Amino acid sequence: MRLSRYFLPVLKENPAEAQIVSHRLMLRAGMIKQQAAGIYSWLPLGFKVLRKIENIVHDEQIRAGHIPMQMPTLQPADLWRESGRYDAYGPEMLRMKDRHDRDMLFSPTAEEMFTDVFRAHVNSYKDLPLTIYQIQWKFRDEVRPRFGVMRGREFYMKDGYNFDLTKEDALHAYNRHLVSYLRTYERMGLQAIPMRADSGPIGGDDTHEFLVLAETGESEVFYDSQITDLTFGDRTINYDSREECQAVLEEFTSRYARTDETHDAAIFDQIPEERRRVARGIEVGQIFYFGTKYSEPMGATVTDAEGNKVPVHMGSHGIGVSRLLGAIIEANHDDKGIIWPEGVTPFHVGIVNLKQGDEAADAACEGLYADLEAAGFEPLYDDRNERAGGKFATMDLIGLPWRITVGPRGLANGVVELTSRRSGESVEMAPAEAVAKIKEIYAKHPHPKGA
RNA sequence: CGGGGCGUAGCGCAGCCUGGUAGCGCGACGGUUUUGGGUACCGUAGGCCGUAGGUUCGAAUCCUAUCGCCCCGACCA
Repeated sequence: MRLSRYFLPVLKENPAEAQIVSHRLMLRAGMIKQQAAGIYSWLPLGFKVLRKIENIVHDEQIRAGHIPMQMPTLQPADLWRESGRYDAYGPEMLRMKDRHDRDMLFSPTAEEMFTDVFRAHVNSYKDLPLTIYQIQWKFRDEVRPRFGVMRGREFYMKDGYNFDLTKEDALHAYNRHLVSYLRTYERMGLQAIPMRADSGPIGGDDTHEFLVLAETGESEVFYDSQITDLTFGDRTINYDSREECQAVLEEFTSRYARTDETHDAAIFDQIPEERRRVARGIEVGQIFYFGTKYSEPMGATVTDAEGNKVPVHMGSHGIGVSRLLGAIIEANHDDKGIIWPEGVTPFHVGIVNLKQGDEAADAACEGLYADLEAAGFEPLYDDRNERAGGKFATMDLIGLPWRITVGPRGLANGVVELTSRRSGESVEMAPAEAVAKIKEIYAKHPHPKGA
């Protein structure tokens, strides 16, 4: 993309409405525009990152054997009356009537609808196990939306549902999700710690929340510092193996890590004092096992091998996709702007032409641009007729992790500059070498395919 | 939902107390000058002062109502 032809309305000053850093930076970097409390338009740059994150989620879900599909955002109230949640949900659910005076609602979550699809089409234990999921907009009419996309009323969320014959199968699904979530967050450059959590209104016996440590987090968290030493890394795992998934669950839940909802001071105090941590975290996902809570009242049953109709065991699992943008920025920024992890960056590399109109500089930039695109990358070429300082400031603000700086002085010596946004270090090299270096860097951070 | 604050140009703000017909910075646009970390200067455009009603000769300013937004707390992907 050439910046002169892109739509990137960056702001020099901080909008008054934004208090926390991720919200400020998203507005300044021209990623979002607020339309109402907790409701945002996604401008091109924000939309691009949202898509990257969404596609990583898809990649990892599909890798784990889960099947993508999509439910409507507007749903009839009847299904919700059947589950008993139409009355239970309260004013957080946005309700409306259609022209025939039928009660409708904007889906705040989709247990009912997935269960309905399941019962309509699945009848035999032979069709199990089954995990289906969607990434779809949800609406919860929060009392107090805040922090930009971190607590919007409208938000983009992956929600998945597993249907299994037995509790053991459902718990394997639970573990499989835990593993896939660990992979998902790490690919985005985040460390998200699974913490024992409270089940809340969704209900269920087993649940973990995934939290990203950040000062601006809304939850207070308590953990053993050893937990943050764990990484999933690039290990391979067989998602069908109960033992392997169970082992990962045990490894990543072997140290104390809880939110304030489930915190137990007596257990916490048994941890050696130097390892006890009290911090704040951003909740970016949650997994539940809830047995037959929905399948029984809604008649989601299968016929088992003995010919009996039995309710299926279910679980649900969520990842806050739009919230993740905020969480990633909270965890990756400095005073100049965003620093995108390679896995989610909207463009792989920025090209800064220090002297637009200079024959050699223009030609070198065009060459780099073409070579990078040919290699399968998306470069962002700042070809505007702006001063160097302005171009640098824009690049720093929007946070591309790598920048190639091209100017007449360097070109006189046959070199351009490759700069890391994170470290600020610059290395001079020939243009072809810079392209090779970018290839090398992104070999470790494949960009997602999506569903 | 309780408590606090704010709505004036695209963005950030001043003016309001002590009514007299709206201003600054950034940005945008046009020039000149610059060009390796937001250059300097000149000029231009842009506002029914959130909305409605009231008081007044006169309202951004005072009064009433209403809508919207932000922050703190209680609740939540």
